[in-house]
Amino acid sequence: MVRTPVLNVTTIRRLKAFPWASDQQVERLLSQMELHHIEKRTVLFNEGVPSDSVYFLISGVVKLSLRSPDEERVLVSLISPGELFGITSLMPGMYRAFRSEAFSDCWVSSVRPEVFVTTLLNVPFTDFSALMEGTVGRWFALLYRYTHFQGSSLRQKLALALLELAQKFGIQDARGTMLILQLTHEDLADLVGASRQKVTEHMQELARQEVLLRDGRRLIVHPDRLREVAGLLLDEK
Amino acid sequence: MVRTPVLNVTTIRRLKAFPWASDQQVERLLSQMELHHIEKRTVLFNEGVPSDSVYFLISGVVKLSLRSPDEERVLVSLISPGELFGITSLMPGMYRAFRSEAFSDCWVSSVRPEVFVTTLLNVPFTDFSALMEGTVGRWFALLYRYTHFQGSSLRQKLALALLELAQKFGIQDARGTMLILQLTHEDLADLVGASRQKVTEHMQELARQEVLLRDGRRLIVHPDRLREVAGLLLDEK
DNA sequence: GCTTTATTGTCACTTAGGTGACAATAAAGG
DNA sequence: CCTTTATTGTCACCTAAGTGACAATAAAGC
Repeated sequence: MVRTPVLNVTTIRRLKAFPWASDQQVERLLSQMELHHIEKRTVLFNEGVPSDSVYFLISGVVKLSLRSPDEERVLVSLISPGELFGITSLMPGMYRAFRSEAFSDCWVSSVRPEVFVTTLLNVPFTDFSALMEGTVGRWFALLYRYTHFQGSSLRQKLALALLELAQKFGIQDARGTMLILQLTHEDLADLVGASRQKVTEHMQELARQEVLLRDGRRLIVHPDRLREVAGLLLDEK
Repeated sequence: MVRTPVLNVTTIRRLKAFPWASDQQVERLLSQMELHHIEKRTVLFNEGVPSDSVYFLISGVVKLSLRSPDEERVLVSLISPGELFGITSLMPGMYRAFRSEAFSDCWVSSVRPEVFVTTLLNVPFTDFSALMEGTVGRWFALLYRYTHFQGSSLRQKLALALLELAQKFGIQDARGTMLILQLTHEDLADLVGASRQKVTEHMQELARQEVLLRDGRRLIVHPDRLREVAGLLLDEK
């Protein structure tokens, strides 16, 4: 038999969560949170599903992970009691980036992001959410790239990096997406953490396979083929 | 001679920045922003300095980078016009995590984070800032680890990962910081993106050098020595 | 306490990518 | 246009880490 933990202001304070919030705010939040017990190895949510709740870990350890191109799992992070997670739900229209599962038996509580924000900050959720996207969204895109680098070959890392660049600096062109940026192989090497020479070799290989082509020192890429090379599912990003 | 760009609501809209904000809000924000022209290769801020401004890129490209253990520079990201950067300043007491420099000649505008938040969200900065820390702060810690993984040896990655675990799951012990977590070498391997066998080898090496020790299946680590192994400056983190 | 299963330890072998060195181009500056 | 400097291309060689295979322990289940 599992004993249900008491979830009150004292518990929250002990876990050092939301230290800035008043007792009243915390109480209001708690009254709208659901409590769940999850057994070791249970999946709370999978990557790719819509983000509709913020989670708060009361006890146990939660694991965030990701599927790498070669079907291995990348362990992104281990969450400790008192931490919030699943916060992609604080940004509009986001999908979960990682799978979360119980690393040990856990007590978790969940709340709708709107309730979370309006209770603790007294501001409309859509405003907050839009601001988050405009500011922290970039960090998130970076984290996405870096976590996907794990367990990828240089070829895949290059594809991933070029894909991000195409989103930021690409303009449509008859031949594909042109990067309005003068990048040397050295820059690309610094971006993916590889040597200049190997980047040269792989870029030629990618050009030979018509994943990209060079127009002087400008690059024209095919996002679809890059996605394929990067080993992403077609619906990702 | 450089022509000063016009920075008005139309410019902001064209750059698709702050789409949710009203014209009035944008105007109020613009009136408090400073405009700077920075030449290619000029450093805007260095990693480690206090974070006291939010930046907005109007034209050109800005590069975010990091010093890797072997003195190489890791290119973390390239910023395109319309993007905000330097947003560590939205969290309390943070230092710059990356160096930012002009990758090409740029026009940049800057604003104090308090002004930015209160103008666009109409909420006290300290409240917003505390909420950011409690939510997105974790993402930032992850990004920190992953960017530092670039150009690091397995040994250094392990040290970095253990350091993060010690912060989250460590309790003080006569012999060092004990991790209250049952981690297998396989888990660690998934965390740093390496093979189980090599993790075993390196963990033994680290134990031999008294950077850590094992008590059954519990780890006791020395954060100071880990920091040294990870190749971090003593004042970092 | 004993059996089963999970974890750790060790090693030989393979491989992706790093490194240095230099030639071939291409861009930039005068 | 011609010189200088930056970038790209190519190679042979080296090294860190991946891989498979198995023994040695340690933990868990009964």
